[in-house]
Amino acid sequence: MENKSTKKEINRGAWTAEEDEKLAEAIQIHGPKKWTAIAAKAGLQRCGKSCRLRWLNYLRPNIKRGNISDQEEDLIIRLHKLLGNRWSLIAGRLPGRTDNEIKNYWNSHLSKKKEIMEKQTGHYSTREGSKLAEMKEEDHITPIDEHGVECSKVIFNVDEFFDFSNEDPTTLDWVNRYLADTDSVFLS
DNA sequence: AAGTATACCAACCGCGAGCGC
DNA sequence: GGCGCTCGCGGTTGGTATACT
Repeated sequence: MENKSTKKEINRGAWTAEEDEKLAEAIQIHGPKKWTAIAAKAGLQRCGKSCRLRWLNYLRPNIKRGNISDQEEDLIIRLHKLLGNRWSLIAGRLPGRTDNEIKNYWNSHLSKKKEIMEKQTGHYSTREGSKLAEMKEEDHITPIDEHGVECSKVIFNVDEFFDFSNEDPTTLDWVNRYLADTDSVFLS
């Protein structure tokens, strides 16, 4: 059913190279903010939301594509255990990776792997991570065990924990250090 | 070679938070 | 405080590629 009203027609589906070019140009001029305005200024028949997504997941500089390394995979698993489905936070810890990519990778690879591990060892549980994810970031997080009892062993502030401003993002020492301390809580 | 199943990934949708008026 | 707009996030869908029968 064709709508010939005054409502502006919006493109959907895959982006063309021409659209990518227009978007990149507009962002170069105006910066990656005010997505609705960018969409209009670029002359794209796309909504701001769609432009933002395209930029973040595909056009942004320094995007790494494909081949998640073993080290990255390990980090994703550990962070997911810790944070639940907070993909943007997890992505923030993996330079060049997007939340969408990690989410896709999790859904297609790791969730299955997790199931297998659970069956084999009964070890992996994301329930702790999910509980953490429900809390507000400003909270001081206290892990909760399977009986709903607070574990006093590890308490940290998520804002501090995820403040990367003074840190070399390529090092994974921090997570190894942290998780070495917390594995006993999260894996038990 | 053709048909079907499965995997992968880009993109869309709905919702909530933040902000300005 | 209420409203509308924009942005960001997570969940889901749909198209394409690849593997399998």
